[in-house]
Amino acid sequence: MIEPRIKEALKGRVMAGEIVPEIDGKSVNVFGWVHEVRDLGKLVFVVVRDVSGMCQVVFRMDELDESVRDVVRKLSSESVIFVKGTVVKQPKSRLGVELVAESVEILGKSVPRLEYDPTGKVQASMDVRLKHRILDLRRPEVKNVFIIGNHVLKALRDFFYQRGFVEVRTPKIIASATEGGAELFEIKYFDKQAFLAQSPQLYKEQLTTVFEKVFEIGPFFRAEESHTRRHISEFTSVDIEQAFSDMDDVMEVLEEAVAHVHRVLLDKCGKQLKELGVNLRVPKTPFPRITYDQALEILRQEGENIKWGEDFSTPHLRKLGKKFTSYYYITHFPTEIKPFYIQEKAENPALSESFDLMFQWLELASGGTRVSDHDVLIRKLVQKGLDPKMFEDHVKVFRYGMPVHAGWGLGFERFLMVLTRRTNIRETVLFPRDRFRLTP
RNA sequence: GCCCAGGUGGUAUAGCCAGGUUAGCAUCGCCGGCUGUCGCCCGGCGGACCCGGGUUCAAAUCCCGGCCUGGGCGCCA
Repeated sequence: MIEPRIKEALKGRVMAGEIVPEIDGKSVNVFGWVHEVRDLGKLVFVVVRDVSGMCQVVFRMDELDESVRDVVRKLSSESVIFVKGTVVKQPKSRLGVELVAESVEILGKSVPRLEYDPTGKVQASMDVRLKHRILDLRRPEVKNVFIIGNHVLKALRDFFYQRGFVEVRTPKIIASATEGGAELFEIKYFDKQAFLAQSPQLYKEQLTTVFEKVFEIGPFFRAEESHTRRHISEFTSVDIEQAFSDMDDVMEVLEEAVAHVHRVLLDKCGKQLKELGVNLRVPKTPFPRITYDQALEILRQEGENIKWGEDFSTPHLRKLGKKFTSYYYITHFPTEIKPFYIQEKAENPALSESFDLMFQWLELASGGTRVSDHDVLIRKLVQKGLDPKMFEDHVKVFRYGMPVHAGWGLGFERFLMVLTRRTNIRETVLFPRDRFRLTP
């Protein structure tokens, strides 16, 4: 429990970010972490940081008791302190205001010489930052990414609820690794073998026959050997699936969701965006759409030698990203390079009713109209070299009345990278898991 | 999985190519000084060559292997 004395003081707590010139003369209690100490001898400046921001505390050593002076001399970076003092308008201070301290207590001592300096005076490598992630996260710039991410999640949920989607949670532990595509993590499930889910794809399709419109925001796992700035082993997928819909319907949902998030961020996260140096603009909808064939043509004019039917390589996408500098769709990929559950175009089965949402060269989302006919699904499984028997739990749902449906999956962290202009996906995950990183 | 680059005090780096220096600088920690700092400043002190093998009179430096890290590709979100 908290000491009654401290509990009482917490009632009068004023957040660091609320220490402004307008409350000049007010007596306040501030609780937070020592961000920085500048000791001038008889004058000691301490920058205190809490979740709201930072404020400067000044200790006039001559005017304080010896007992208080002792505590001030012992302050170490990142210790948790409780400062009692008076707010004073102070033009000499950069913030225009400071807290003249009357007393200070150390509530949680930090060790001297931290493994990593949260003030950022000395650059740290990504590896060091992630090894001491909690200290790294205390940096305002780093923290802001997650404050923004938090608002993105809420904005997406609000958007989906408003449009009548039901939020679902599908299993993350699955029995078979047969969906194809990504490598899965194998786990021990009592005496059985199991896998960590790579996506909610099959479950969300099934659930459209119950809720019609579903969405899920959850963690998924890929055991890929990827070693790039845009891959992690555990990521968050924003997935939707809706009945009585085709790709055009869900592309509209996606671009409106993206635009909505921009509007919410401009409204709620102006401070964070500014501190990150991000100048966000709401993208115009509908987003530009180019077909696979058109993208191919553009790349060929650039001198790329790509055969029809090939997927675009990363260098190809980088080239394309120079022409399309914001969000855009690439649609109607060859059926051959899309999963079994994607619907073929009726008039040309070599093409599929599929799309990717791109931001410049980065693939953010992928979706399409799904196969809804039982026999077509079986045929496509076989064509992909998969055994329909392994999919019986899924396939049988297609015998119970399956409407035409469509959906997409959006990589949340990649989206957050775009929104916060981070160039490494690890910047957008609190505790990232990649090929070589399992801790902290 | 393949390819490239890199591991020097707690952190970030110089030195390495052309082998021999008390291994330099900054930050950090400790001590001292400073009443207006805000990347405070000034003085002092402390702390490092990833591991193993080889070449050599001599290896942080050259060679081989390992481990670790960053990035690119493939694949994907």
